[in-house]
Amino acid sequence: MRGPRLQDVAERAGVSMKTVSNVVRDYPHVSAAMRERVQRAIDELGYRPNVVARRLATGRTGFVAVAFADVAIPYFAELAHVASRRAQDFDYRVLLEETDDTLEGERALIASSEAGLVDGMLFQPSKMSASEIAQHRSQIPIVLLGEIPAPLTMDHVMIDNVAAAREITTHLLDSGRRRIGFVGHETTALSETSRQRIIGYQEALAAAGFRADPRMLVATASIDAADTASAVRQALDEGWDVDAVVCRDDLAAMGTLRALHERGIRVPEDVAVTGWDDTRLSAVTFPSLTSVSPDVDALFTRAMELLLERVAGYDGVGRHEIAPHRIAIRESAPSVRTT
Amino acid sequence: MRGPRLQDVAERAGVSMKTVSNVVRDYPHVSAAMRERVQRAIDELGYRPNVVARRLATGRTGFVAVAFADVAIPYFAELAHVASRRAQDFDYRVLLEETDDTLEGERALIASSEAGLVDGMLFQPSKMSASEIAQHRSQIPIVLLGEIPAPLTMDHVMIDNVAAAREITTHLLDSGRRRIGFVGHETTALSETSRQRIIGYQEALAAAGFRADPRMLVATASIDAADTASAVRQALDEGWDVDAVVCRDDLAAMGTLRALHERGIRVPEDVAVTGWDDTRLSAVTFPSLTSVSPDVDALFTRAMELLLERVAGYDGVGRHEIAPHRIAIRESAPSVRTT
DNA sequence: ATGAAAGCGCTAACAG
DNA sequence: CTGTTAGCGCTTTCAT
Repeated sequence: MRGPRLQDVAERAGVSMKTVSNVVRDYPHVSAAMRERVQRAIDELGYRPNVVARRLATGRTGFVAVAFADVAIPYFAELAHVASRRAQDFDYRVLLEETDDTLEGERALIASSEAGLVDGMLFQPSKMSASEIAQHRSQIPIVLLGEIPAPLTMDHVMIDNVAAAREITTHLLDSGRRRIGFVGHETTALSETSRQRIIGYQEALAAAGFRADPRMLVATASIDAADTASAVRQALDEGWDVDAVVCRDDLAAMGTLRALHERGIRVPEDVAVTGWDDTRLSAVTFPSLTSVSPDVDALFTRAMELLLERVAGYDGVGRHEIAPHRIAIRESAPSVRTT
Repeated sequence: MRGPRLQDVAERAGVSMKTVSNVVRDYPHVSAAMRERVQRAIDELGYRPNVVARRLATGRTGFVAVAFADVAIPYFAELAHVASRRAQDFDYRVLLEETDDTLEGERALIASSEAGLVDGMLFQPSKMSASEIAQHRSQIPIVLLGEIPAPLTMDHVMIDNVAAAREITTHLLDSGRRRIGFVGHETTALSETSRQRIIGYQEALAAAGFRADPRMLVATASIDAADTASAVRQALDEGWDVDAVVCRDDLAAMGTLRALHERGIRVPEDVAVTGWDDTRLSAVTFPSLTSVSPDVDALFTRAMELLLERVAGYDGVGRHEIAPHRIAIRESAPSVRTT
């Protein structure tokens, strides 16, 4: 059952364990002949280094945790995908952790009673407050992701949500839209994500000389396409009158598209719609979605760099960095208005 | 930097390591007083058991790998989500592995040069042949998932694709559809998944006294909504005339919906459309998708049971099991045809 | 450049 | 019910 060990290889090759270990880890100072001989023994035995033993000896796990609410949410699925791929560039592997989007889930994650499983963690919280996160001095370094008001003491990477919201709203204004609504924030307890996006939306309107009207905002019971569809349906019934909608995320945009379709409102002719996250979905809806496109690759890579600096011992003040984003323009909100 | 060890706790509590270990692992035969005393020492020191050391000592990793093409594909994202949650019931954690849907990716996975990382693997291959998989005697037990023609020697869990395809096609026939097409299989090298679904589709037609016409099938360049949309667009231009479409999966169904919308063909009035996988998406498309709904929970749970039996030493012939499915009926293909 | 031996932190016989 | 001790398989000084 159990595979061959380093010892077995050493005996077979007639050398010490140390030498075999050197070969396995590509230690430079090994003679070619020696290397060849050891390699043959390795192949013959089908030897595979035991990672667990290596970890115990080195104290380095080679794993980072990537934690967020739910991997079945498209944005997180794509983040997970990017993380799995990119982590390899750092010789790391990813351990996914879901918090189920609950406070308890997030607390359990931070408090998790097992040590030594990962060297560090990338964590996108949605419920815990900055101060609670900061206070919990975890065993391992953590880099925060997303639109939280991150504690000053911790590293944090996000895209500039206010700027992005301003840009996408300006895009709508530039294409001639005037009655621009916002859809998808929480009915109660506005999340920081929604807050920042609404601020940018309002700033763009103000810059163009318009005043944001609270009645142009449609909140949703949950961050979910179906709930968004019913909220928009109801708003329309109550006379909500818009010629463009900035949605909090792609899922909200899908729900909005649906509600508009049902009422026979044409997109983009009658109403333009924008999403957020530029998930793969946004290319296949009908019409396809103009969406804020975060550079997830850059975001993850930078977060990983910060994290590994902490793993390596950096213990200074928190770094707060901005990852790039762009506006992906598609059919639901083209640059030039068509009628 | 390094946290307290079992030894430290033992000294502080004035007992042996064994006793502390017993308390930590909830070993039943420990006096309440002892337990209390040890627990206090644990709390005071903030002791966390080192999982890596435990693994090395026990030889059990507590991890299973769940491997498939790409977690950003909705079905796999949902499988990953279910796996993360359900694995806890077995005291296991999940390590996600992506193969990028390539033969090399799948081979690398099976051959992965590190041992001891996981106790077993759940693997949904899409490129490797059954015989190649069977020949590669891996270090760890593997249970196969999905529509592959699994080798007799290996465990395998899937839903009955032929039956499901038959049912959903029959559903369309029952609602009065007569010219039923199939969309989304590969243009070359038909996958086993497509093959089984097409067989069921044809069986249902035959049972109703219709002959399947190869011209009713529309292949797509890749398993992707955008490619499906263009394939369907082209088919329509070439006179493809259907009143219902069975799609290979939800993504193909989204692409089909899109192409039909563009041509002004109403769904479901003119053409009914069905998906496959019942991903969260299917509830939010417009119209929402009637779709084959695999019981992913049951599928995963059964696969996990089989895997753990192998981990525990079972070494018999392969078990081939069927997980339940149902047809989730939504707007795109209602039970009664409306005009 | 290679060998010998001492851990890494925990578990599990085996005693007591 | 609790203590002692020998591993688990690898890395890593420290010699040589």
